[in-house]
Amino acid sequence: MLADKFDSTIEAKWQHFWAAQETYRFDEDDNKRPIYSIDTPPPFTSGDLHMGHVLSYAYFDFVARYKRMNGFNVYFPQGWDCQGFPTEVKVEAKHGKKEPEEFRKLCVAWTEEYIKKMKGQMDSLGFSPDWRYEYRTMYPDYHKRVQYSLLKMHEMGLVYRAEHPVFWCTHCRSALAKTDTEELEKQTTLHYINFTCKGQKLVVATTRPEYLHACVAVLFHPEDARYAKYANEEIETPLGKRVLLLADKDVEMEFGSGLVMLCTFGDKQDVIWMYRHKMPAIRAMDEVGRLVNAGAYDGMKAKEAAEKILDKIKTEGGHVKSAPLQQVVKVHDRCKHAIELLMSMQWFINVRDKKKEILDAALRMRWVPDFTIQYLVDWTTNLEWDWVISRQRVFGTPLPFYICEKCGHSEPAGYDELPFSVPNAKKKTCKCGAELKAETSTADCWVDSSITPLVISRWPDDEKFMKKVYPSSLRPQGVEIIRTWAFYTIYRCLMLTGQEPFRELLLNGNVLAPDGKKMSKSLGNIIAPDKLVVDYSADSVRQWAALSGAMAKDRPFSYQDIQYAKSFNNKLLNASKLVEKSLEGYAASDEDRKYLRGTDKWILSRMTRVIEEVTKDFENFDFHHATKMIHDFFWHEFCDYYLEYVKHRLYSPDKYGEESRRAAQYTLRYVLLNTIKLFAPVAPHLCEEIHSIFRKSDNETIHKSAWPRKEDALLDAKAEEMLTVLNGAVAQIRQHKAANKMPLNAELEHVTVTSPVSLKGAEEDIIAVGRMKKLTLHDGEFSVKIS
RNA sequence: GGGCUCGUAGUCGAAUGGUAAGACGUCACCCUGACACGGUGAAGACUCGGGGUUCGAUUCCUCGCGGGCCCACCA
Repeated sequence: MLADKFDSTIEAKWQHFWAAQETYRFDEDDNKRPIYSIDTPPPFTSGDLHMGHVLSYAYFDFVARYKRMNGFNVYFPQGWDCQGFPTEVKVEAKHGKKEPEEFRKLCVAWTEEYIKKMKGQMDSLGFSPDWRYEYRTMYPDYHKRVQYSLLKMHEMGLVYRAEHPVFWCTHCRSALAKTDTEELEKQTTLHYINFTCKGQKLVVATTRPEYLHACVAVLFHPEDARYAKYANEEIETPLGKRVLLLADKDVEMEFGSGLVMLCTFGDKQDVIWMYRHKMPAIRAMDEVGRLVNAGAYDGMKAKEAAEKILDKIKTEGGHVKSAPLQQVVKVHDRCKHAIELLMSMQWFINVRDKKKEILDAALRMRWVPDFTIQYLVDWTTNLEWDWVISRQRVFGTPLPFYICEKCGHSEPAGYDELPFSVPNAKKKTCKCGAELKAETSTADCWVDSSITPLVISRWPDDEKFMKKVYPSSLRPQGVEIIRTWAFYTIYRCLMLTGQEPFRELLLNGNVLAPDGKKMSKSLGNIIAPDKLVVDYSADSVRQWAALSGAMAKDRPFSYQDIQYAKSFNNKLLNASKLVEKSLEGYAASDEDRKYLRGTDKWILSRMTRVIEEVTKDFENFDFHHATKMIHDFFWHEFCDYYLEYVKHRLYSPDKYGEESRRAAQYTLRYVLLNTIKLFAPVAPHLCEEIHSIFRKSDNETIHKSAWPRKEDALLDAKAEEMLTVLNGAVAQIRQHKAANKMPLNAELEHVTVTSPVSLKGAEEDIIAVGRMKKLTLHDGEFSVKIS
């Protein structure tokens, strides 16, 4: 017996059933079925799944379930991206500052708690990974593989250590990743200051006079007639330093005076120029924001130095004017202090020399939708710097290197030292005689996550397994991380194996709040998946995801869609109850096909077309269309019309014949069974519940059943044509009753239907559904007369 | 500034080189033996604006206006 109502408690029942049956088990020893492997994104362990996760995880769960039903041995592992600054911040807030090793342990314990929570959410949504293959980026085994990959790339000459500017917060005294920064509009002052070139006064505009001591050149636009004649001449700063005046296309002629001083660390543009013009990097500021290499101004804070320097210039008559300026300034997202670029020793991975290989590999993959590859092409083409992979953090993968603080020498750890960590590092001596110390910086989290296709393939130590599941069949992910996750993964895996890491990429967009804005705590417009599961059921949430529109585009969350899904679930369950009751004592047999009537042939023909279309949709990852198709077919064709056509045959076999009833039973069974199979990837719980009325044993599951095959023999254009007219006639009768405020079951006196196609044999259906005493049929242009 | 994307009824959104689904909302009627989380019906769109290609465009091209995302960014 089917459940009375469908909700999350029924879903929990089936979730336990699947876990007990190991329904999603990947069979490593199966050599017959083709393997379909999915390189799922490991979510960052923030403690909560957000709607973006739900959307994307639903998408690849649809794929996994669809592929399973299509005979694939689906490899669907799930991991966790554990390490990172946000966790450090939370753990420090709770426990305070600690020694690195103790702090790490606290971070791990904290993260385990969060994983538990998130895993519970995933299960409650009916996601179907094989949890036996779960991984965590914070575990020694994962570290080992990351470190191995770094040592390999170091051997290949792709990993190196060098001095480089990094984003730095002088307030928090920490290097920052770009993602830790945000932009703030600020009012600043633009100072116009005289420089001297060939005896002429040339005006340079700057907001950072305190960086004058780090000025290494002055730039102008190559087409700027005002300065072209001074090209490559020496120019003197107000501090008496002589530098070159150079042309550069990135200078705005209209801004300020058209001259810009190049300091090695004003902002990122300065760094780009510094490299482009091969200028020496001058350290201008220390970690706490005090000037260095600034002569008389050494040790001063930026603001103080700026005032002093301006005073000096003013008294010497070099100050032309100062003007207010609205400027976008990069700040640390946590403390809102302006970010500086500081020079420091960091580890890098060379990406600039491998652009072509990366692009070629990307072009060999199928990107869905196809325009998304452009994000990768643009990003790769415009890359200017190598990838800074070291972070001055604690909760991260230790970089497997030794460094000498005295002479700057560095060397890799041995492969036998993996997993490498600072407390387990060996005592080593540098060739200069000083002590070689373990690198204390950790790896950027993208270094961890950029080898997921390898880690899930047990690279590098299980070649047999690797051969089976690598490259991944599918990499599903968000568009917003193409530049990072997709890019780094393609690059690293390509370098490490010579093979691209996946065959297809499926890109999804973001979920916005119902008001179309980004969901954020400060706006208070966040929607919690847990509540939706309780209020609407997981299968409704999943249908919302499927309906959530075109791939790779952002869409606001829609209560309409999820409410519709809930109503549809109700409809599906209730219609199934009717079918269940109608099939009592019925033994299905294809023999009954010989008794099919026009209405049966029609719905079977329609079913066949739906099977074909929905299958095509799943192949193209068009879950929106597939779901809509199923909704419309089942609700508006099967329920609204077909069920009404057969009720009389089901209820009164004595009057309409046993064979007619059997044909109806056959058709009901066929359509419902195939519909729930088509719908099972999207609504796994409800379809499993309904499937229980068909199954032969208690451990049978719909998710291991075969995907419906369309039977061309059931296509029947004539039946479809006739039913178009028949449905039209019924609609007219219904309209007549509505217009005359009659109940639908009111009996009419006499109905005359004129039709261009013969309705012979359908009289009984019209009479039963339309309720009338007398029916007359005519040939001719379509019309319905009621008296 | 660059790239990508979108602009269809009050709202959300399909589809199509031949004048446009459906859902929510609104209104009217109906508790008809699966379902009131239901049924039937009604009202509601010159498919952002201009130009072009075409016999014909909402659909293709182009310009503009207006959103969104990503990137770069003024020293």
